[in-house]
Amino acid sequence: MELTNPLYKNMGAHVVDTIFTIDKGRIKVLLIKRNNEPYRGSWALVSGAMYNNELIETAALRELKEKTNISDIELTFIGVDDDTDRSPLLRMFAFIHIGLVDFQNIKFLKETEKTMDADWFDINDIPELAYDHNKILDYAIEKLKTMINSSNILKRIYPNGFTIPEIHKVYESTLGVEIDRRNFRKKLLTQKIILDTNETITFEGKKPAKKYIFNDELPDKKLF
Amino acid sequence: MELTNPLYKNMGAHVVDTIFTIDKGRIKVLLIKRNNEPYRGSWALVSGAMYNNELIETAALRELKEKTNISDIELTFIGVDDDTDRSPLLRMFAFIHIGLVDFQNIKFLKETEKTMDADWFDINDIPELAYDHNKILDYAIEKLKTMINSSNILKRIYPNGFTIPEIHKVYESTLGVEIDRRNFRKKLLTQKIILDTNETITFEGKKPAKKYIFNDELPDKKLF
DNA sequence: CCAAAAGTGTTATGTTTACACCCATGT
DNA sequence: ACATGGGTGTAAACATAACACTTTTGG
Repeated sequence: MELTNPLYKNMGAHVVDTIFTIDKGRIKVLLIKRNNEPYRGSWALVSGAMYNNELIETAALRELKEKTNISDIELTFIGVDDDTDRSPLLRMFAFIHIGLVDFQNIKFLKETEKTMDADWFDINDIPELAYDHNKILDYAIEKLKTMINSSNILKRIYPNGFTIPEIHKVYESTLGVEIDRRNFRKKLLTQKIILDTNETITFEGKKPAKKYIFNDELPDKKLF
Repeated sequence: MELTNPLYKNMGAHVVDTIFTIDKGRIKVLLIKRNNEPYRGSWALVSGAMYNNELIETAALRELKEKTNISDIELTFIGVDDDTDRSPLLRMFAFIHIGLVDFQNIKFLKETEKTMDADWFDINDIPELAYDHNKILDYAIEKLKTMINSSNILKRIYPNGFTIPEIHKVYESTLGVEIDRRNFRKKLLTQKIILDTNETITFEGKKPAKKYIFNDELPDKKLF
């Protein structure tokens, strides 16, 4: 038995990784500068062509390692871009992923075989990107916002704890609404979503703020 | 420019449609019986190979039309099956979809060019299916349950209204927990998630039950 | 001692839970 | 008249929303 219809063949796939971090309450994404054609010299999301004998997740992790040398992080598949004209060479799907990391605890290479630079960009200040990556990034940002609000994805980013004003700012900026400081604190504490540590750290004010950690025992639920 | 690495090519994709309905509070899925090799004579989900020049959603709707003659329904993409050995001919992704329809308002063909039968099956009584469709169906059932609880996907299935005991049964069976009848009713009514009509209909009891409809004005939210 | 952000408490309102009795119908 | 499921009310516990003052630090 064989495939005779050429319409059934001639497809390929990219994996695209949107790697985010949060710095002082602001969301940033990791971009790399390409040193190969096409789009040589353009900023782009971490991405590349998938092999036909590997799993999507494997490819997403492999490309991340090749383009940034980051490994051992969790990636979440968030959707497919199936525009038929993404690539002039072949029908290419894009399998899109989200990663969220603590920028202080992660090292990445500024240059690799395929990249000539890499850096964090505030999501409100994104340059023109290669391919359809601006569109993909917009999609991923929306997904990230939903995930922050309805699952404890933030756990991935604060292995060493956080202050309440810090995540308060994250929630307000991702949800685009004001949340009363006092009620925010009360909700997270009375529902035991976060747990007190005995440390303090200075966030934005002069007065040091208490450090908290997420309660790993609790299931994900929508917060606001 | 051309693709030289053969690992980047030789991929294809199936679309797989899991079409559900709810009959007297029980969830059922639409299966077709294949009349072509491979798996001739086996029950299977509605599915088929995607063309390399169409969108995923287009392919999902086209296959549904070809295999059942159903059209004009809403399909929701819920995920990708990327096992490398799904097909012996080619690396084939499966783009999985969910549809939810009112079985009383939908007509489908028992036989088409590629099918020799079609019927609703209770999800607790599923035969062995072609390909990896049992696994895909299990995945889709879990997604459906989540969607029933956290979005108003049920709207798609009750264009003519429903009774509270009827959807109460759906929620209890999809969530796998008991929900107090009185509190269930109160919640849906006070939050105006459902609206009274002036009709009544007999569900399971002897006493006719009031008919309600979903409130289209309200945004989706997690109910329980 | 002042500015800037962190921390705390109370009251009113809405939501959820637990629970028991009556009602309309078919047999 | 009775069995079966449908419909209703109330009180306690809990969660949310609105709101103002005190505390700790750096400059």
